[in-house]
Amino acid sequence: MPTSRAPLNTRRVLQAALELADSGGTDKLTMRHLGRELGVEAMSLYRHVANKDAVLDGIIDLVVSEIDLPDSREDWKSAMRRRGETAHRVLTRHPWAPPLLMSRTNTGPAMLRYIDYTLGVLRGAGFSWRLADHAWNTMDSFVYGYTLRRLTFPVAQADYAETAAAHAHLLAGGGFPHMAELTRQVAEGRHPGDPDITFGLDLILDGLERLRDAETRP
Amino acid sequence: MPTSRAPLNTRRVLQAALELADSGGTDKLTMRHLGRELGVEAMSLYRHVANKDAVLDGIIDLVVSEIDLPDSREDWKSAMRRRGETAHRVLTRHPWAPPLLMSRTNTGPAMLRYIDYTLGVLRGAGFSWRLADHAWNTMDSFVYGYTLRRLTFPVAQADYAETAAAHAHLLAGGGFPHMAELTRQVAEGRHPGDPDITFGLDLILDGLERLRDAETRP
DNA sequence: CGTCGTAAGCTTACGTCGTAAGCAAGAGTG
DNA sequence: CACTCTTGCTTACGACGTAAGCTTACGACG
Repeated sequence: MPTSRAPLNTRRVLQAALELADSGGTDKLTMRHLGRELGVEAMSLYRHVANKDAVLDGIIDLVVSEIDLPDSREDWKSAMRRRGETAHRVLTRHPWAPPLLMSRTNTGPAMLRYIDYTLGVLRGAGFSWRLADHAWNTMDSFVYGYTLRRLTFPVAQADYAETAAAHAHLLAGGGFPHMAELTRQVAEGRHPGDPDITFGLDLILDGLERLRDAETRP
Repeated sequence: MPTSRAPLNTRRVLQAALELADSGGTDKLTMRHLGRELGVEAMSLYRHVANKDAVLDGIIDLVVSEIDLPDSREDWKSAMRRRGETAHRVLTRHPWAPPLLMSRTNTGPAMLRYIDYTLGVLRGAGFSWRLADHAWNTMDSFVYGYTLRRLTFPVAQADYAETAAAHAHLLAGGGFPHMAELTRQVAEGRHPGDPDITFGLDLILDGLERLRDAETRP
C-alpha cells in the first residue's frame, strides 16, 4: 500500500491548477485532470475548493499577484509605464489568463491591491480623483486589450514578414487593397509590423500628462 | 405528420445561432439547443456547418458586419471616433461577443473589410503605413479592452453611486485606502464613476494627430 | 483501552456537451 | 424503373462538472 501522502489544502490545489493551466491552457484544466495531478480523485478536490469557478478565480489572482506593484517613489510616468509593461509580460507568460481575467469579474485581494497602489501613484502625482480613475481605466483597457489581441494573433513575431509575404496576394485578390499594401510593406521589411506595447503606452501616458497639467494649471 | 419545412442552409443556421446567443449568451448556444430552435436534430446541423467553432466564427463575423464602416469622406478624426463608438455600441448589444471576438483568431470577411476601410481613412489623412498600423491597433486594443471590461463590470451604471456607498466601508477596513476614498467620492456624487468611452477615445485620437503632424512636418 | 466525532478521500451516478458513424427517405435524372 | 445525391435522423462514445452517500484513519475523551 502507498505511503500516506501529505494532506491537500486549498493552496496546493490552486498551485497545481496554475501549473496545469500553464502547461496546457484552460482546456487541460479539468477537475479530473487536476485530481490526477495531485494523486487524488476529482471529487476529493471539492473538500478544498467550492467548485471549478473558485479554482479559476484563485489562479487568476495568483497571476495578478505576479505583476509588480508600481512604486510610488518613482516618477509617476515611468512607474505607470513599467506597470503596463510588466502586466503585459506577466499575462503573456500565462497566455490562458487574459481571457479569464477579462471575461469574469475579478475582485481577488491581489487585484484590489494592484488597483489601490495605482491610484496612490496617480494621486501622488497630482491627478484629481476623476482623472486618476479615467487614467487607470484607460491604461488597463488598453493593456489588457492589447495583450489579448497579441495572444490571439496567429503569427509569431519572428515569421511576421515571411507570413505577410505569403498572404499578400490573397488579400489583393479579395478586394482589400489597403491591407494588401500594408502587408506588402511588412513583407519588404519597410515597416516592422508587430507593434510593441510601448507605442500605445506612451501615447496614453503623454495624453494623460497633458490633461493633468491642464487640470492643475487652468 | 408535419408539413415539410423549408430546407436548412448555412445562413439560416448562423442566423438562428446569433439569435440564440443574443437571447441567452454563449451558454445557451449548444448544438442540440440550436437544432431544437430550427426544428431539427443536433446532428443535422453538421450538414451545413463544419462544427461548432465554425458556428462561433460565423456569428462573430455577423456581429462585426453590424459595425458602421468609417466613411473616408469624413474628417478622419471624427470618422475614427465614430468607428470606435459604434463598435462599442454594437459589441454591447451582443454582450457574449467580445470574449469570443478577442479570444479566437478572426479573419471573416466583415472583419477584413472593416480593417481595410480603416486603413484607407488613415492613409487618406496622411498617416504613414507604420503610423496607420499603430493607430488602428492601438484604437482597437483600447476599444475591445474597454468594452470587455465594461461588460464584466458587476454594477449597472444606474446603481453605481448606490453600490459604491455600500462597499466603501468594506474597502476601507481591508487596507485599500485609495480605492475606499475613490468609492466615497463616487458615493457622494463628486465624481460620476463609470467613465464613458469617449475619454479614452479622444485621448488616443489627439495623441495620434500629434504624431501624424510631427511625422508630416519634421 | 474502547468509543466516537470529524475530516479526507473514494465511489457511483446523473445530466450535459460535441460529434463520429451509419441509416432512411425523398428528389431528381437517366 | 433504377440510380445517385441531398437532407435529416438514430445511436453511441468519451469527455465534462458535480450531487449524494460511503469508507477509512486519527485524535480526544471517558
